[in-house]
Amino acid sequence: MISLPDSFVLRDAMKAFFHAYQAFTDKPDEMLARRGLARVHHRILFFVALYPALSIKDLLACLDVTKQAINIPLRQLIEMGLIATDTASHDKRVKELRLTEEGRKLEEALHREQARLLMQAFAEAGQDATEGWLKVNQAMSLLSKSDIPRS
Amino acid sequence: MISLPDSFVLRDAMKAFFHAYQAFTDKPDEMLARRGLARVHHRILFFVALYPALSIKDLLACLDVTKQAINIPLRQLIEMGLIATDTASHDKRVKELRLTEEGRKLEEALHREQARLLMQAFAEAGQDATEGWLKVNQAMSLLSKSDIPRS
DNA sequence: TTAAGTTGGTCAAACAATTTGACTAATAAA
DNA sequence: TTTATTAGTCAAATTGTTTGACCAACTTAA
Repeated sequence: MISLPDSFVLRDAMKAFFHAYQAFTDKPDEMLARRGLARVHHRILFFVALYPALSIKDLLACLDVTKQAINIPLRQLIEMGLIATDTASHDKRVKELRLTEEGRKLEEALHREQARLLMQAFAEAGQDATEGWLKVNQAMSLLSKSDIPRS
Repeated sequence: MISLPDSFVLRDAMKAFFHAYQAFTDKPDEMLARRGLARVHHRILFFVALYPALSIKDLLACLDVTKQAINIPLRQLIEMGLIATDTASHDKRVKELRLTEEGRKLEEALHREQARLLMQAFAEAGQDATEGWLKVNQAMSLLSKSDIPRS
């Protein structure tokens, strides 16, 4: 049975989780807003960076949204030349999404900000805590429906 | 210097964080939707549960939103009899927000679902990992602007 | 080879959420 | 008594999301 530290009850843990996630998305949101983009655009860039040649269908599964919800944001990213699409050789119906050089640069800038924040928190919390954080998040993410990105 | 486990690069850690947070809000979102409510309502209920007698101003600081953004959701919660307001004795300008009995019940039901998910992930990850998770989230939340809930 | 299923895309209407800015009233503090 | 604070409202514009109905291209299975 897991017990929480006396000074840290569950509701406080939830509050910390909420604010940690808020801090995590804060800087990127601000950077995106300056370009007229939003968090959805970042999520698309993030998953395409993580999984080059990602299909539309798998992207929808990653984000757990409808195709209508990314229709416009994705089109904007393509029109802005941040994402390129080619037809998959194995199946002409599927589109493979990739970052362009420009897209890579933006995604990298956003990633750098988030990495900076994480590394700062990791440094404060220590090596063991960092590994524990990864472990719990991974366990929790496996309890969500929107896992399994590749088909 | 913090080093991540070989098999777990930073982008994978970010993905796990994203999906963990998604799993965390998933069940409550669904329960709220059945009542015609949304995540904002949950956030309000959560912070009022955590800090009884919370003022409107402090609630805005907790959530990092404008007063216009909670105007309608908060009014709905009050009209539905889930939140009660009284005038603060020390300053007649400020309103003290509290959960009603009905509000407590709903907040508790939402909290129970999230607690269940967390405890499940904690059990899988172990005691040390749980403490590490708490520690990193707390460190990260202190790096966000929207801290300091009480005035 | 046809029928059924899959992938990607679009359109439109309805609805919900958020932002900006202006403005009021009550109260407290300088 | 002027200024600042807290709470609240209104309105307009913008944005985001959902639902449902479609279509075209392509693949797979009967």
